[in-house]
Amino acid sequence: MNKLAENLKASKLKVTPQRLAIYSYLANTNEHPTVETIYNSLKADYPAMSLATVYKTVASLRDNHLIKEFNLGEDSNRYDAHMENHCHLLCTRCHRVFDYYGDIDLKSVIYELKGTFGFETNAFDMNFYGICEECAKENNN
Amino acid sequence: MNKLAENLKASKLKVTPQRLAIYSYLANTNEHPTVETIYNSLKADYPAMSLATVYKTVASLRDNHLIKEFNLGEDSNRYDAHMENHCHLLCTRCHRVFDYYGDIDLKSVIYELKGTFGFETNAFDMNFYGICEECAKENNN
DNA sequence: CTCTCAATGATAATTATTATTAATTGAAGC
DNA sequence: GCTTCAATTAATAATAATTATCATTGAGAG
Repeated sequence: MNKLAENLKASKLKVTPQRLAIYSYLANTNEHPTVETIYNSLKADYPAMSLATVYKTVASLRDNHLIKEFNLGEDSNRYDAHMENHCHLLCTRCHRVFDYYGDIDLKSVIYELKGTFGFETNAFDMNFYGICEECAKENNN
Repeated sequence: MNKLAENLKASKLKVTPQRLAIYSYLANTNEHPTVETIYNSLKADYPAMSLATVYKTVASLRDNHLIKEFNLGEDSNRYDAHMENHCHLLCTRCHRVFDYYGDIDLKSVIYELKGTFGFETNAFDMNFYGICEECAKENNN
C-alpha cells in the first residue's frame, strides 16, 4: 500500500511512526532540509520526538540508499529523498537549494575515469553556486 | 618575485610567515588536506603555530578566492590551492581524493540554468564517488 | 625607526553530530 | 490476543570540528 513503508520493509527497517514521519517529510518536500529543520517541522505532530532520533533515522535511511545526504559548504548537512540523479543549485545569498533534472550525460566521463585512472564510479554529484532569480531581483532596488 | 606572496598582496593580505607557509603548503600538494593535516605538517617548521591560525588563514584565503574549500561528506573540510576547474574523485574506501582535469563542458548547462531558472552561476563543482585502482586491487586478494 | 592595525596564539565557547543507556515498542510466532 | 526479543526511541552525555575572545606581536606604511 504505502510506497514509503514498502521501501522501509524492503530495507529490513521497522516501520515506526517516527521513521515514517521523517521519511515522508523528506519525500514530500523539495526544500532539502537539515536535521534541525526536519526536527522543528515534525515537533508539532510528534512532540516527544528526539533530535537524536532524527539523526539516527536519516543515517539509516542514507545507509539504505533511501535518501541522499549532502553538504554544500554549509555548517550542516542536507537531506533529499528524491533519488533520481539531479543537480543542486545553491543560492549563495538566500541559501535555498533548487533542483535541476536536466540530463547532463556523464557516461563517457565515467567510462574515461575507469579507463584512465582505474577509478570505478558508484555515484556522483554536481553543484552549481550562484544567485537565484528572486535574489537577483531584490538586488536591483 | 614570489607568486604566492604577490597573490596575498593583491588581496591586501599581510604576508606573514604562517600565512605564506600555509598557502605554499597548499599550493605544493595535491593531497587536498584538512586543517588538521595542514597543522600537523607545518608543526615541525612552525612549532608555535596555533590551530586557530590555520583555521583563520584558510578562511581568509578562501574568502579571497586564493584556495577552494570543499566537503565530500566527510567530517571535516578539505582545501585546495589549485584553482583551475577540475573534478574530484573520492575513493570511499581509502578516502583519498584524486583530481580530474579533463574538460567537461558545462557552458550550455550554465546558459540553460540562466535562461530557464534565472539562476546566475558563479561556480560549480563535480564530485565522483567510487573505488580507486589501488583499493580495487587490494580487494582482489 | 616608530606607529598602527591586522594577524597571531592560547584557550574558551559553540555547534553539529555521535555514543550511551535505559525504557519502550513493533513484529513474528504461538 | 499474548509473549518474547530485538530494534527503536528518548534523554542526555560525550566528542569533534569550528568559531569567538582577547591579549600580544609583528608586517608594512610613513
